[in-house]
Amino acid sequence: MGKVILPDGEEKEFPEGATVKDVLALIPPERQKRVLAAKVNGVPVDLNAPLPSEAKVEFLTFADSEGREIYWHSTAHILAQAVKRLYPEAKLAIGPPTASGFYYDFDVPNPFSPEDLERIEAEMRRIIEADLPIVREEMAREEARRFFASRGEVYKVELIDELPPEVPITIYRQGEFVDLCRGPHLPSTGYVKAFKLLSVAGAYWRGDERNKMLQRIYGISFPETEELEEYLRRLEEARRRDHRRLGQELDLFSFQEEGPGFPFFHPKGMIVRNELEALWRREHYRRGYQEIRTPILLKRTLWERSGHWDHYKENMYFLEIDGQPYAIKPMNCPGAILVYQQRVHSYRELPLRLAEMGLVHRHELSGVLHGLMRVRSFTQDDAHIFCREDQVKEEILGIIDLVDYFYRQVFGFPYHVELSTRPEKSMGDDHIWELATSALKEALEERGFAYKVNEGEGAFYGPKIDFHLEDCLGRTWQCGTIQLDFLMPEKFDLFYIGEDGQRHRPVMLHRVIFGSLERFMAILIEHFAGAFPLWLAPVQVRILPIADRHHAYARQVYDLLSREDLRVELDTRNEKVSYKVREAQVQKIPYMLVIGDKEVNSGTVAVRHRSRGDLGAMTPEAFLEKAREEIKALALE
RNA sequence: GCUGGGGUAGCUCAAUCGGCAGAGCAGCUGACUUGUAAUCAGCAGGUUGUGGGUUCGAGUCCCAUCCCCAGCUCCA
Repeated sequence: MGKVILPDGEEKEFPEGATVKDVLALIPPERQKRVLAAKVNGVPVDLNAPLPSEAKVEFLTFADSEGREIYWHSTAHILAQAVKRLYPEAKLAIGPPTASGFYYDFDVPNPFSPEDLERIEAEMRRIIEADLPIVREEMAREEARRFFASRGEVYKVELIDELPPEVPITIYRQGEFVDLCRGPHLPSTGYVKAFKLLSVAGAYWRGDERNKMLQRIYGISFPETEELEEYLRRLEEARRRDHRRLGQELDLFSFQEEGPGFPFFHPKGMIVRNELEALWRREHYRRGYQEIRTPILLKRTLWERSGHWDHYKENMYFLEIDGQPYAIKPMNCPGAILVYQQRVHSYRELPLRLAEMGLVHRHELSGVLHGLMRVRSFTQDDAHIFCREDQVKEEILGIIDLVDYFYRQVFGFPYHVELSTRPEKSMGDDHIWELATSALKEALEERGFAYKVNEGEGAFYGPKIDFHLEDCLGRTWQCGTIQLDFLMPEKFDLFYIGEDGQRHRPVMLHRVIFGSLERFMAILIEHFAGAFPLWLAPVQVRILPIADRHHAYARQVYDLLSREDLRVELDTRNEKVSYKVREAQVQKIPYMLVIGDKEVNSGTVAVRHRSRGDLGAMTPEAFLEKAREEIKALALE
């Protein structure tokens, strides 16, 4: 006999040998169908798992992230089974679920082609149709070792050897297929309803480039066909919004063979960029920042002193000038430090907030470059705050506030926070790192943020808080960071004069809000699908006269609006209105002003908005007022 | 950097087995004077990424190299 607490809190007795399935039988049949696995006393298990003498049972469905992982994990096993059937010589590596789907890595003599994927999908369909039960077994370590060794599964043997001795070895069987796996899994292969293999790519065994390159197949699966279709629609939507494509179509920026990873900004891209910068400056001045600009090229000795030479040189560009070694800056901090050192500072001046739109260059591996998201030269909206130790927390809170202003208030992005701690390759002693890390934690906790900790992912000079924002497709992007640094002030022997007339060491905060202007623009382009809000739009208004006789009046309207600093274009081409409207729509221009006989006679303009459609006629002055308000409010639509 | 795929007109793409490099859009010229997502006609546009090689003949086959795409590793 054993006691079971059901999901609704009710308690029930079960006989010896009962399994989770027996508990499942108690809930309504239509809900039973959706249950994929369960959690017993908080641990995910198969539905076939036996119940312990005292068990709190919860059921997992596809709606739970743990349920989804199990679903995808089992689909990965089906993929592996299909591959083994079609390519018996394939060796299995690992096949886990991911945040959105699953993959399985195989060691095969020849890479998979798209046609291979279709064959594999067909075989997977057969496996699902057969509805093979998925069965868990424990195996003695030596037996498991021999078992996988006899099948030539060298990667599985390697995995077994590395499992800690106290962990029981479990395998999962479905039909002829056996995989080393901790589980849990779906009860049978028939649970998988809709799936698709998405892509194939190389991946190193254990992610280490010294190891053999394996073939990784990515896929996705869902309990309902409609969900799969919806997912594929979202992928299509993401392609449609790709900033690289929109950047070309809207003539915002380009990349040239002559400078891989170095973006060229076109006139329209510069307008977006300059508007962003203008808002950024306004808000920084309001919050007590001062702006500086430091050189791109500085002597190597500076970078040796700052520690970049030791910790960052693989990412830096070097050159020689007049026989002296120089480096192109990969970060702005040493420049800001030189500005700080230019004179003696009093405690009364602190906190000193020095902001810099700093153009940095970093040598990134050629394979990681990706439009404006990942480039080799970019502009950080940087700032370095020099303050006393007792001011640190308030400064951190101020930065968090500023981030919130831009992300949530201006753009309406949801965001979350992560804390990164000391990496292996770093400077300074543990005590300092401990101090800095706990200061960041305290500020986050005071602000009431839930945060995730990334062990060992901080900068080499200090721990950091990262801000990740989420776009309208649910993808997240790391943008802002706050880094707390006790080390650079030490290295450069920075000081201020305290109330006591003595020298004291300031603390330094490094922070960015947008992160890189380039990446932030890419995110905005994709988020708005190129249809920027009025205040950011490269062209805000296009005037569309219908026939030649309307040009003179159209010109007057154009002069009025452009005199008042609206970004306006006049389309006097000899084309039909529908043609001009279409082109303005394609260019995602917020407002179109159509001018024909009616408007000329009544002294009005017919206003069309790119998404709200025909807004009717109004005087040019009324339109101007309306546009101004929309711009001033930083309206999003 | 590594693995795989790709590079043809400004853009999107075609070119059969190695046999005359082609279309739509954009551009230019002309006609039409137009009412809310593409008017018609004509013209022009190319060292097929670059450099070698094989061949009577290369966009097509081979080698090298550059760039792009997907992924791995790394990061703002």
